[in-house]
Amino acid sequence: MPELPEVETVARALDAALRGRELRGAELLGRMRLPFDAAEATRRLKGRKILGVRRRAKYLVFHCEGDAWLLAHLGMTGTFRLEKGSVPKGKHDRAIFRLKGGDELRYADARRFGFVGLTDAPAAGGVPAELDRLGPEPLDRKFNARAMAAKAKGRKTPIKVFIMDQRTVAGVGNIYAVEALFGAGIDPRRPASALDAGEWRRLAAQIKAVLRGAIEKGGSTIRSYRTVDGTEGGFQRRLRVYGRAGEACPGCGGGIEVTRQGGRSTFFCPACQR
DNA sequence: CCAAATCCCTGCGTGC
DNA sequence: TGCACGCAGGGATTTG
Repeated sequence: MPELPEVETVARALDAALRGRELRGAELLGRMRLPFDAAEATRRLKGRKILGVRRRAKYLVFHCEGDAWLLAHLGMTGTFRLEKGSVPKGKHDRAIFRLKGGDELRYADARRFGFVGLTDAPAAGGVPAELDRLGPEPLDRKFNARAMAAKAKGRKTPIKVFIMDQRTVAGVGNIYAVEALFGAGIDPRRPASALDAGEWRRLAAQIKAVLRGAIEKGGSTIRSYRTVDGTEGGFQRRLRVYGRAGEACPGCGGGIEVTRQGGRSTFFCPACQR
């Protein structure tokens, strides 16, 4: 379940491995969430070098010569691998980008919640215009307690659902929303508009801290997430409540509970989170 | 505008 | 060992 830290880890690895590499063509092996015109991609990318790979929210943005841009989302189970063309293709490989020299960038995704494809050249921000509706990057200065509190005015939505809304803050998914709320001592079921200034400050600080910590450990591998070289993340061992229903709360020793919000599992400690 | 529900998809864990 | 079932959930879309 790639969220911001996992996508950031992948983006850094892809940037290091692909920067300066020349593209030869693209190939579609299987359907994805969005249609992908491999022939058109080949026309746009052939002979062009990859200038850089960046992350915005949970999206990967590939900047290529000729003002060509690729956008990818890992969905739930998407992975990128860089392999020799001679390595047999995987069962779930959906798209391949051939590189000069014989290597291939391969996108695999068992559950098909993700996609890769051409996108429009960006506006001023350096990311495609279609990502404009996303909220601020949580590790940017533009993201802070005051801005979040202002957006929450009049919102009855539970605070956990609110911070998972990509318009509130970009890149926070289920795992890190749960962890940040635990760190901040806030009950995930409370209406967003009910938080006071101190709670907003704690929550903003926890979102930043949890994401930074997870990036440092290469993200969390719960099930399928892998970075580009196939290795697992390390932050799953540091998760304090996510996936730990019935276990002892690391704060008070009480039982961690699980409920459902917006169709997703929420783990929390009813004693520590008020 | 807001809020909640629904859909997409398939590997995996569980229970019998 | 096999099978049915439910769960995992990001984001687009639909419904109210």
